[in-house]
Amino acid sequence: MHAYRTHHCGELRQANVGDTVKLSGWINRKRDHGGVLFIDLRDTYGVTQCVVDEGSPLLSTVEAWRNESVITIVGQVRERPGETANDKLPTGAIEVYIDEATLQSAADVIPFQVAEDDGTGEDLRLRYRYLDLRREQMQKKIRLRNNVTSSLRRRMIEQNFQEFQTPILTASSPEGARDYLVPSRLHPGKFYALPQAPQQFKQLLMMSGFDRYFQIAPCFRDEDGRADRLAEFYQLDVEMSFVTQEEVFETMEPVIKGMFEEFSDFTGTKRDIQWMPHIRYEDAMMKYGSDKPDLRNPLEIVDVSDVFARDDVEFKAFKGVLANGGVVRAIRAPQVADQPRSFFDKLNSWAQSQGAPGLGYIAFADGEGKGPIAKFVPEAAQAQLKEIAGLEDSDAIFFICDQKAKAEKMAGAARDAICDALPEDHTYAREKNVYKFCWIIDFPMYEADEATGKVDFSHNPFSMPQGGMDDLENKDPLDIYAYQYDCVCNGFELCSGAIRNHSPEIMAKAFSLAGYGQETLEKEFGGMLNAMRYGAPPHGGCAFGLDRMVMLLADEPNLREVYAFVMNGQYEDQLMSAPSDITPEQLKDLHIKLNLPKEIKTEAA
RNA sequence: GCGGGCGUAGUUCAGUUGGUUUAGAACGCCGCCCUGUCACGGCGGAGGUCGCGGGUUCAAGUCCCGUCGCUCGCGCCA
Repeated sequence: MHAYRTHHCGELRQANVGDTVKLSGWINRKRDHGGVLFIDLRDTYGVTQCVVDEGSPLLSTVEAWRNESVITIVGQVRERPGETANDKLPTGAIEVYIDEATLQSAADVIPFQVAEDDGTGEDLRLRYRYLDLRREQMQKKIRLRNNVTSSLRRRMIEQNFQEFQTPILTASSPEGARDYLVPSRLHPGKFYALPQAPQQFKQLLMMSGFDRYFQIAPCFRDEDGRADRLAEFYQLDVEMSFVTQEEVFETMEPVIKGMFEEFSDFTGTKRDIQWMPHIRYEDAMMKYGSDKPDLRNPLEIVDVSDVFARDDVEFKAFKGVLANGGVVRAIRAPQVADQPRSFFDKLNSWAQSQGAPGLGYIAFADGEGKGPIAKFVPEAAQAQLKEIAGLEDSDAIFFICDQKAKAEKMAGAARDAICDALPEDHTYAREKNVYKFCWIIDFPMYEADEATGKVDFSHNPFSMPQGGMDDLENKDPLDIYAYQYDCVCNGFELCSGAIRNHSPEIMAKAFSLAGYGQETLEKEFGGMLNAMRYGAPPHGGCAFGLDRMVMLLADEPNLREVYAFVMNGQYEDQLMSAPSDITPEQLKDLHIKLNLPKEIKTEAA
């Protein structure tokens, strides 16, 4: 007989009755009835009820073993007597009568319960992640992650993509975030950068002629975290040669859609997958106030600047902003006139919490406009509002007035706030049980800094400008679009990508428009620039955030829920104690002296 | 860097307007009892710097100020 087990804990069935088996696992729960003792023995495959029967000499020993201890038992499989079968358990028809029991590893008193989800705080769960991971829900989510990864890998390989590994100790890549830096011992004063993405390597692989690249790639960015943003994360990184933007979409849609369809019932509720038409960046900002709109939210934003510019409209608060080049955006909230006053008041205080003066509105009922602003907007102007926003009786319309960029952003936030304020069963409430994907296309190549007016790249500087050299030479930089695109699902940016710039001349011109000279370009990206001079194929690709996709499938609001080991919100790992002080010897080796802020003292300092 | 929320037993929480004695409950832990449970049940017990520091008050878990920790968001970041 095997040293530890003949079966796993989710395996035994009626057909095994009479067999003598050996099981190993963790004590999930014990039920001690004095004479008879039940042990639920757990491993990753399931739970089997094991019985220490009356009169057994093992009773006094086994009943002292704590939950979460690891034990091995030998015993006979028996059908459960009478009414005691348990339909809820796959192994519920049988139980194992223990003849021998070995304590492999005793568990101390555990800091929180494994067998039940007791709502333990995240910091404690992360500190004892190995215990947290024993819980059924975590085991399921990590398995989902495994399955998603292998599904994506399989789907990519089936499409003739080759999988690569690229360096982790490397140089800065073109993404705009701060790099994680690693000091070089052999080269005093010099540093490696951890990759923010394998951007340059995958492009170099295209120039090397590999044609179709993918990697489940670790990426590192030293910027503050969010629920959907971590210092290190994984991307399904993809690059293809001789393709157009549409071909990238056509290649990736079946991969992502197929994978989502495969796992969309993970939560127990099957979810629909819908791929919506492309949306131009400008349209997304206008209609949804976001470049990652949640299309489950049916509300849309319209521009009503013209209405408030009318001479017969006397709302001074908006007039002043309009005179300074601002805009008025509005959101139609259908069928809300019967909502209590608190519906509008809550949205108003929400807007104030966002730093806005308030959230003005007009509600239409019985053919009449009502609300604090209505008296400033005469009937003719109200009629124009109705036409622009498609207002019907019993609808309300909310207003946001500010400079364009701020108004867009605020309107986008208000669009979600209004939708969330609607009752759950409202016709226009956020849709449920659906993943709505779309590509956001035609991002601007450049943007102007709000404060300084300086023109800079708005996204990846390696993207190909849509008009090529011609546009770069003849257009206002702010009017140039890039072959740059994002894939968005339910309000999350899942993927960003581009058709790349494969021409060193266009690259130089593109950088010069953003104020970067040839020297900077050669210094920062000389390796890749040189590679372009030896025959570079037109190419493009994208990268899907693996963790965010798993998070969506698991219906978790937080990325940390879909990693086995992960840092907290402050990017500390309390389990492994990272980051940590290092010894003076280590610093000396690296030729580094610390120059710390006054109030912080570390052991090495 | 900034803002919101939270911080009471090992865990999750309750604690009213500042005032009932020893700050409670559930789960967990320890002891005793229990032959069929599967969230077993019963009896008893231990366990608290109410995050920390200061202040107001006859009296502070409760009010005020500061500070620390966690978390969500803004900035930042695709």
